[in-house]
Amino acid sequence: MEQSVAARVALSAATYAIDKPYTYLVPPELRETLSPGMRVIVPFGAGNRRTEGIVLSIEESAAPDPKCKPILTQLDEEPVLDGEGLHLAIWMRERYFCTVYDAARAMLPAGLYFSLQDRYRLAPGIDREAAYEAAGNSEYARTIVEMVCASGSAELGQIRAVFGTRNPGPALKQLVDRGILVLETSASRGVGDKTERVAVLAVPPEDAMAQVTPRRRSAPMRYAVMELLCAIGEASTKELCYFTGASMETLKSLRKSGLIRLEEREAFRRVSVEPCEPAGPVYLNEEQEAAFQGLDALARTGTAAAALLYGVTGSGKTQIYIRLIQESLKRGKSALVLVPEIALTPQLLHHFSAHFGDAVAVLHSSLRAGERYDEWKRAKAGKAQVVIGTRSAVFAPLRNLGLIILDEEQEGSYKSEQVPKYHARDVAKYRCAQTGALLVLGSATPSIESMYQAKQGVYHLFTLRRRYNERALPQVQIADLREELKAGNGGSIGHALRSALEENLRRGEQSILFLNRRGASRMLSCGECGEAPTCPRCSVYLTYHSANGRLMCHCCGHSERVPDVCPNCGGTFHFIGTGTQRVQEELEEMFPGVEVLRMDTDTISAVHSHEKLLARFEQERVPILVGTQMVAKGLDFENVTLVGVVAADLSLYVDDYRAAERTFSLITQVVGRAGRGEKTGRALIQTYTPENDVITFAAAQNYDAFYEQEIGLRELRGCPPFRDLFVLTASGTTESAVLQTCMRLRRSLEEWLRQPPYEGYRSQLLGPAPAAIAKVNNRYRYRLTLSTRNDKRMRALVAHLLCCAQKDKENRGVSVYADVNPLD
DNA sequence: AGCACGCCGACT
DNA sequence: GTCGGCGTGCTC
Repeated sequence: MEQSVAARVALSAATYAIDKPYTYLVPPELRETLSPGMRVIVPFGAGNRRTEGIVLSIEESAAPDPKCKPILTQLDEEPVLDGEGLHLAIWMRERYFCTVYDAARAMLPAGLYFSLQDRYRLAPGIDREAAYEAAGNSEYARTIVEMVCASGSAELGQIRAVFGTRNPGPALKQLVDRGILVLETSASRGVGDKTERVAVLAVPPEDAMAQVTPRRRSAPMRYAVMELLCAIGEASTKELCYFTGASMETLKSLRKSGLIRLEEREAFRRVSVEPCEPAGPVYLNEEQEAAFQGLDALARTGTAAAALLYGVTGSGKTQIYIRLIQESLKRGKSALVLVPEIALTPQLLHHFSAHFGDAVAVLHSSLRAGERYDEWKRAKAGKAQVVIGTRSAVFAPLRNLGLIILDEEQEGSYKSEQVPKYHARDVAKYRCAQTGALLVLGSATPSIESMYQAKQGVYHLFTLRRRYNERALPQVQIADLREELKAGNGGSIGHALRSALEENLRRGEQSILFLNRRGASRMLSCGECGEAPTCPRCSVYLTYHSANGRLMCHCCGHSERVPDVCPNCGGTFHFIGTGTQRVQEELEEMFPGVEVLRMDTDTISAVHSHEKLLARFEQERVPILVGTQMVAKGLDFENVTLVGVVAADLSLYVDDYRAAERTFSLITQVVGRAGRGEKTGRALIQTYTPENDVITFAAAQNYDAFYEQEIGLRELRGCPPFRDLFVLTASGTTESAVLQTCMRLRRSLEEWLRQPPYEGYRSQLLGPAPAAIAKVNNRYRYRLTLSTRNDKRMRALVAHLLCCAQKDKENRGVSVYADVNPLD
């Protein structure tokens, strides 16, 4: 009796409700090569449609299930995820209500993604005649057979295109079942492995030199190549030719003589980090040294630990990171550094490459897919032991992980807004727990959650209170915008800010104005009736994009021409909005002839343009820079002595429990920016609510007071860290159906919450309420918010309800998903 | 989510 | 016969 081998596979075609390991037979020809963590193509469902999957485990099974289907193709030569990675994917499913495959996909670089093509051709032994005969009277079958015969094979996409709205599925299935056609599924990958030719010595160096030296005069190139190659062992053919002046012919003749071998090697497309001098040793002040010693002691234990490094702006957290990584590398362990937005931290990148050179791999979203893939491979191959990157870099395939650092851990960009909706901080914590690595959360304004954990003793707390170089904090002034309104000034620049700007202009010093508002862009409004163009598919106003001169929707990407006149009343449109553009215009009017630079998502499209913009600001000493969020980040300019917050309240009154935290953090960071050079700086905060504690605490850079107040509110409101918010969202094209689904969901949730074990949970259920943007892409969205303890049992309940809702035929046409502590 | 299957009515 | 439409049920 022959033993059969079966594999448990997570499938990409499985939805959340039916996601589980599916068992497939491993065909004999794959038994030697297939192992867990490799991707495969398998047939799925009654139609046996081809789908991608990832092998979770392989086992011998004595009695195979008769309905067990075989794996069709092995897609990877070696595992793309190791055991740790597979466990992480399974953990993510439980934690973030996504499928295992969704999680696995998020962990891999896009360069590794496959796309599948289904192609039909005539089965062996079937000719044209036989095929037509088999098609018989069926018009569908005839059409398909014609297509296949015309060019030998037909791609499913082509067939679908020809069929238009009609469905070729049943006819195709029948032709395949009757043995007329065969289906071949191929996988193609966007980014291939880039290879390069490498020349390797084929004989001992002495023998090689002995052969070429006698003919040194007549064949100088052969000699030169061998001389170089003997010195360095191996080199790419390109480099060899470049340095010796030899041609490929020379190398081929050397190969013919048996002196060298030419091999294809993978070439890594290195991300260009501007070359820099290797950095000298890092010097720490007492406070830094104490924090470093404490953290390193934790790292040395090799048991998982988490620490919060709370250091005011300019206290030198980066030097501590570098020392920790150095020590980690000495112990043979790798390190992972996460930053909120890599483009805004060029200095940090520089520091790292200066200290670690080629050991650093950089992973972030603005890399081209190929570059990202290469950096990923360098990490996986152990060629890079330090990875620095944004959110998704938390999955970097580093082995022997000793340290994960999350810089600016309070940043919202660590939370993914797409499926899987993971938080990099949680994933980092999990990876550290699994590998015994140390997690370091660094921040000048820690998230309330992290500080709470630190105060509870869950995280070790290290505090840096001294600014590096002992620079004084800027003078901070709060300006009341209500006074401006009373005085009839409806503009965004009050008189205090105006005179501060004037003074700076006079002194030839630079100023930065900060607008704490997301997507602050221009809108159109009709001068007659006030009508503003809205998106036809979403419930938002369209915004004007200067880059293409069109109105665009930020939700769905819809774009349209700017209408000549108001379609409603025939009036003329004009631009409105308190965006950066408006502020820029106001400033230009206020200070004629003074250049004002603007930096926001509208001006930044090309990959490196913010760097260029900032470089211009610094080098050409442009007097004023206006920008959003991004000007608040790690910028360090000598000549900037004034920082203005245009309207501090803008980010405060938002329906989100993090609004206060975010506002505090932004203002604190911005204020910390002023006067980082020799000159003392000042900061001016304009606000409509000067008495608001968040603003006064931020102005005073008083985190502790802010924390004490905010933690009380969080407890009162049942927000993190005391409870988590599970947000269940239903969406669909029929508003009433979406609302009905939400109500049913609410009723069944209430039912469960009345019974043990859930009746013991302190929880609160809100909704259904329309989502912040009620309609996106013609889909209405309603949501329920459950504030409760986030433990395994509660997640199991949410998962159960999601599955039921997705299977319930009453919810037809409505999709339901869950997110924990979503951003909006 | 797909997709088949089964059933009905319509078209020819 | 052949096809569209629609409800139902399953996916190794």
